[in-house]
Amino acid sequence: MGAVRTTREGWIEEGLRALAAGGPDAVRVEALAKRLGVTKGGFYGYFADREALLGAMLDTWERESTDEVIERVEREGGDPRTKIRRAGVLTFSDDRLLPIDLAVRDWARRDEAVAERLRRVDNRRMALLREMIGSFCADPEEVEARSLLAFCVAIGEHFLAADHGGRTRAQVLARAAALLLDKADDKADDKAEA
Amino acid sequence: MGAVRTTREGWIEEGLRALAAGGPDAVRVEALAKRLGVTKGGFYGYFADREALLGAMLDTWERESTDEVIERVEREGGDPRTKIRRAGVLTFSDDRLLPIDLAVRDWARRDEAVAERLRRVDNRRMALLREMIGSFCADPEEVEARSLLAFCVAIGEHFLAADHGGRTRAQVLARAAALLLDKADDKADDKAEA
DNA sequence: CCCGATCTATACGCTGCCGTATATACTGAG
DNA sequence: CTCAGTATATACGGCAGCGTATAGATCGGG
Repeated sequence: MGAVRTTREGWIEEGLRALAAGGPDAVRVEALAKRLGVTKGGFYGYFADREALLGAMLDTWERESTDEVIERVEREGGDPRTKIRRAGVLTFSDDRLLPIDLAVRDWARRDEAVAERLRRVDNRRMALLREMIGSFCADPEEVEARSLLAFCVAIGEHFLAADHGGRTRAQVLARAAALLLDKADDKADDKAEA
Repeated sequence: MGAVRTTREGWIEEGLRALAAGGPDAVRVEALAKRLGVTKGGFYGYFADREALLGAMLDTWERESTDEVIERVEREGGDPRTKIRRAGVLTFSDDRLLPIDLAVRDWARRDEAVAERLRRVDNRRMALLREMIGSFCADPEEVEARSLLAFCVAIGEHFLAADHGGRTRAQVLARAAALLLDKADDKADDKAEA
């Protein structure tokens, strides 16, 4: 077996960088080759065509953003709120995964196969959120609503360009997180405390 | 002045359709011409180049999604919550504007000039949200947090693929809207009522 | 030291798209 | 009807990208 100059993983990695930077249309075989310092000669030994690379990229992304993240969160433990925040940090503050994630979301709006993969990923993340929020909020309807809100703000934040007066985005986000992750103070709780 | 077979607005309109369906990379002069039933012959009489069309498309989008929406909301009146919901409906349930909006948001992540336009649009929308939510919530920090949450869910909802058990997305969204738009029940209110 | 396997460089044909140039219809005014 | 103006069709050169073919480089094993 000969030495490896540009591995299959190398192409996938560079492809994911291109995807993060410019969307699926920016994943061009010849452009990736140039960035890798080779020509496209070897590409078709690893992949049948460009489409196959896109599929392999999605495989990598799907694995990294579910199994690996969830495993780490469960392994390191902590109280529910800490776990939520850690899962959020691992997924949505990772310089590597975040831009890929955002690109995949836009891509999924136009490609049903991508949407199917995204659904698998998002369902696992929602399950995590439900579990965490359910540990301090009794009403299942409200758990679902808060989970959706938390997920939407984690994603939507990056698609919003608005300013916040004197405040920073981080400050407003902290307050929003408090609204969603503090102990529920709805009517049921009020009655229970009365 | 001769008759008009394919107007400048026609090109812009078809361009916006392509943008909504496939992002900025899908806005191709020759493809638009084919969909319009003409060749690209006349295009360069209206626009200097493809870039000029993209700019004109953004002009149209910016005007339609700020002035026109805000004008209608203010003109038709109603109580604050009604106004928020109507602004949301006009912007985010419009089959025409919504997909363009989402495409522009992704585009803005990669193009600073687009991001600048989006910032103008989003700031006007956030101002509307602040005003509405501020009418029933006293704490300015919480107003900002709720406004951001409301905006994020309106956008992020469309970038999420998760399911919700037996519930529909609409049901969960209704509950989330209730959380954000019902009278604030924070500690200050509790003390006031005690 | 040579062989075969593997990865790579180069060259090719093809397609899609941009922007320009030029010729041809169509239109309304005189 | 004729003419000028305008919108369009057609043709062109150029570039970028895909996928293939072929030849050359590089490495481990015999």
